[in-house]
Amino acid sequence: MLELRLVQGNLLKKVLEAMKDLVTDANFDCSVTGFSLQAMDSSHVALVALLLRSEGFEHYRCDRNITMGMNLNNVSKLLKCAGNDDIITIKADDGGDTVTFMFENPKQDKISDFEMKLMDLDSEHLGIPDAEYHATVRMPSLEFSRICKDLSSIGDTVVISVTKEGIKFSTRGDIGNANIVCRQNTTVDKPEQATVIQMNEAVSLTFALRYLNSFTKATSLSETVTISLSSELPLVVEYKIADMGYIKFYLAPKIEDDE
Amino acid sequence: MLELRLVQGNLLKKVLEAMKDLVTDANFDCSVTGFSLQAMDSSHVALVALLLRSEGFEHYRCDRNITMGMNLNNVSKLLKCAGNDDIITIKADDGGDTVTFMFENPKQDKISDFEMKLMDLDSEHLGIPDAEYHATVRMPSLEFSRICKDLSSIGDTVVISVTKEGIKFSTRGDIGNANIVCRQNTTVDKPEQATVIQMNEAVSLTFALRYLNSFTKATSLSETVTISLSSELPLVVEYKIADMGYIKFYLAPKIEDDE
DNA sequence: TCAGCGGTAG
DNA sequence: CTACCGCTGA
Repeated sequence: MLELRLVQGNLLKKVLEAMKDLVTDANFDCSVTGFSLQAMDSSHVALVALLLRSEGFEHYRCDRNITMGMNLNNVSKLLKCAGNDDIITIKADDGGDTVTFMFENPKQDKISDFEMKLMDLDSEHLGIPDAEYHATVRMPSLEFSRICKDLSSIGDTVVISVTKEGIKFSTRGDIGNANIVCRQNTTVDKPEQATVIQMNEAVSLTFALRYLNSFTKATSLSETVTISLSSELPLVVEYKIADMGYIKFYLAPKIEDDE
Repeated sequence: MLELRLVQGNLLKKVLEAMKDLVTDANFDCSVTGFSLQAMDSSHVALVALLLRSEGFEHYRCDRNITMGMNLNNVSKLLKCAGNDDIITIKADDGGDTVTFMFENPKQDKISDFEMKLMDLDSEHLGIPDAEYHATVRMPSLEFSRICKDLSSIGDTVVISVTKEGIKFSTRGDIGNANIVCRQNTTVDKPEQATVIQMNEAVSLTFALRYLNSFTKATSLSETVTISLSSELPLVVEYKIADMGYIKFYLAPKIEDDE
């Protein structure tokens, strides 16, 4: 028996909006720890990892570990039927092949429930090593999103370089080259507006902008984003989910074969 | 001679927006009582009935009953030329074959008039029996609209059931089943937000969501909608038009041929 | 990628 | 009430 009650239902709505373009089908895993998901995108280049810790739910009951395969597009459709300030409850029976999403509006006079068939999916649990990164940058998520969008109008790939000076995003395309540098900046009104560079070793890697733009769909989940880089390791783009966990996107660097 | 002056011209604009997707051509009937219309949709499944009582007009002159056939799409196009707070005057000569719409802006420095040829249409005046309904539900029109829209992302038809508990909307589709229950709720700040159930007998009927979604185009005419159901009778969805009358939509239930 | 609708701001 | 911007759906 599984029963998870999430007061801030719109978190779940946003999470699905953030994932559904990248991943079509995925297994959600429930344990006493929390509600989580790990999935690769269809081209097996990027990976999403979601964690919503049990403590973040108003009520969390998970009698035994359970894996629920769902089509994220369908889940997203269902969640579109939830109001932005609805309370969402997820229910499933052990051994059952369906999951039920229940939405209660704040006035408590409208209750919707949606039952969806589960899918049987191969789980591809990739042990993600908890690596030490050469560089980690925290910056306003909206700024990162804007940069990725802007650069993708010039080129397809971006070189992200971190030095003590700051983080530099460079691209080149038919119409020219572009470089955007964000310097460390901690003298701001609100800590969320800060750009903080933590660097052990300078690093410079190339990524496909297409995926980064997909990742930034999560922007509304958090005012800040954390970008971690190491040579030879996938980039990590992490959005914290208030009091509950995170959504992390991993993306393998491109091997630069020209020049 | 016909001359109707409507100060709140945007009512007429909204009325036409609400009808034009459902009905292509229709006869408008004028009598001393008021300005009315009854028409079936092109597939003869739904019916619209409009009434704007003469008292709602600033000036209402109708020397003799007159029937004016119009293409609602064309009328709607003309009305798009009226400003939202223009005063609209409708004029026609007895025995003439044209109608004139005149728009005056609030500052009274711009006057437009549009003359349109009338059409000769068979009138299909369906005596709508003033039935006693098994159940009548009044609820916020926006909520009804939202429910119909949400459910149509899951399925094509909706089962509407009324019990003492409330009104339930159910659908099923490829991705799963959905149920939305609205409980009676009169403890709200504004009476327009209340959901009021009046039931003599429990009732459960099936309708095509496509039509309901068409009806909800009238949502902006009124904050509340009244839904009346009886087994074997068409559903009625009524939007009151402030101080003037109503627009009512009738829809025959689907006969459930499976199970 | 483009168009239409809804929401927000002036 | 109008105009602009952003988001969603086709």
